[in-house]
Amino acid sequence: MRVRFAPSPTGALHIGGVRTALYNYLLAHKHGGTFLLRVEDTDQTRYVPGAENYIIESLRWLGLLPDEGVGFGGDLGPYRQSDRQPIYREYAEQLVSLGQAYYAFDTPEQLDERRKAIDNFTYNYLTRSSLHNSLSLPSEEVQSRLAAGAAHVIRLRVEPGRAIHIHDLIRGEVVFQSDELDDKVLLKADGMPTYHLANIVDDHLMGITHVIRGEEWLPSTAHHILLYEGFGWSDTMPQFSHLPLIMKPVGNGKLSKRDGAKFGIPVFPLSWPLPGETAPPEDHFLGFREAGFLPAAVINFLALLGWHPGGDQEIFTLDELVQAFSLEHISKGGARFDYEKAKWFNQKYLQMLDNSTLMAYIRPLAAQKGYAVSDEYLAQVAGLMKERVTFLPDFVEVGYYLFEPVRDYDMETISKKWQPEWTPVFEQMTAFVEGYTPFESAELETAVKQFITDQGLKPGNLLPLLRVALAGTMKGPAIFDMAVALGQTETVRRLRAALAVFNGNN
RNA sequence: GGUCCGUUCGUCUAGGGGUUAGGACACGUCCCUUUCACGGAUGAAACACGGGUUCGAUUCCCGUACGGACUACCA
Repeated sequence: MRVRFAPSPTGALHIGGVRTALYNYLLAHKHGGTFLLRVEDTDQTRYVPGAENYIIESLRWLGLLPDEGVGFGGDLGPYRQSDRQPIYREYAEQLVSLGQAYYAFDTPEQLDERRKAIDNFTYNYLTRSSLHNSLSLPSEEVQSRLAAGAAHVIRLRVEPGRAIHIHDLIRGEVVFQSDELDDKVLLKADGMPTYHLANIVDDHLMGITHVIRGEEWLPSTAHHILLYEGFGWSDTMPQFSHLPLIMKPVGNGKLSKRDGAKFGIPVFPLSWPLPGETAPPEDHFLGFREAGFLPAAVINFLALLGWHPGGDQEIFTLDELVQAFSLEHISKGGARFDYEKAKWFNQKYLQMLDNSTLMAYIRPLAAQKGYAVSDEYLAQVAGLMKERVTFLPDFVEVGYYLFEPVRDYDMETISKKWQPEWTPVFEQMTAFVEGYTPFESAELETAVKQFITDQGLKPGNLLPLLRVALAGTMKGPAIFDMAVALGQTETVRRLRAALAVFNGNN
């Protein structure tokens, strides 16, 4: 089994493309096959520098490493279509000599005029005799035009009266009538192939056995089958599987790159452009990575968006996905992009990681904030915060008070809970904390509660204040866990600083 | 418009001729917790519609509606 992911480097790799790559990867690994990356950069007008690198970086981040392809070696390269240009011309000419294709001299402008003049104009068996091509023109004229270097394309010759059957592994049998098909351009005037030609030639030459691609390709698959037939490659034609599309979170239509900005959510694996590269301001997009997602969470989320193994299991490692994967369980209908679910997966994965692994993820984020703390401390913070964060940056943003003094005190809680006459007790408690050993969470908690009770107050009177003193907010880890993490000195310092705030004289 | 594809809770989906139509996200309530979360329990919530076929259809067939893709010398 050999499968390929064949993106076009026209910008950031869309999350739908990532899912296509994932399904190809899963299928290949499930069957011990080969997963290859081919870059389809045959449209010079849409080529975007940096896009190819972005695709490779995205696959690396997600851990979906190709076995062959651009940037990954392999014996059947080159794997970048612009590097294969001469091959396509050769095959296109071969099709012409076989009578399966023909030269056409009509300019884009002439065709536009036709389209304007005739509703639903199609370049096909009905109209080609009235156009300029090697089927309608005398052969001497065709020869002289070609000899003179006249601009031309090569078109597939689709003859009427045939039913073309596609055996799609996801959708079953789909039938197209050849009468409905147009004579697709195979080789463009600039000498580059269109998707249709390049795709079929390369899939054949690279020994592709299974084509897994988006549903948008289903309508042109009939042409592709005609091409395999035309070349005489029917017996090695790959099996087709057309994936359902990923739809907008709300509203109609498929998910688009602009939806990211519109809904304030990432729809790309990595932010675009990559660091060190530039793009126009309107082409800056947030990535899952930069939003603080773990790659494993993104993979898990994407895998289940349009596929389901059948049971109640929701959390899958990549290996488990490989084991469970099968094309038959792919849904047929489009799946709405559910960002809430994506967040849930991330939160789940964050919780599952052990503190030291998490620490490694948080380290650069802490460094960015200028927090110079030990690995041990960072791991401790990870443990304290991991059950109350959704994104990686939350550790240092939501939990900033574990790295620096409290910036904002929850004044509402203070005014509701604080009684100025408790000042002496609070001071005594602070002194008690300052002198208490060992400074360990459970013991400290018991002791402080007892101390408060001994002073004639209820623990519930002061505990919320204690929390606000340490974190500024009513949300967060257990009070005494925080105190221990912060350390005795810092805890005491915060208690004193907070008391001033409580009494309004800070 | 034409061609093709699709349609189970708000969302992702399981299921499949006879089920109390299952799970997850989100949402409500309760428990745990002198915080927030996590966790646990629980609730509300779906087979688009109309015809067939059948003893019986959400499941099979046809149609309608709705949604989607394609309809470029883009992929």
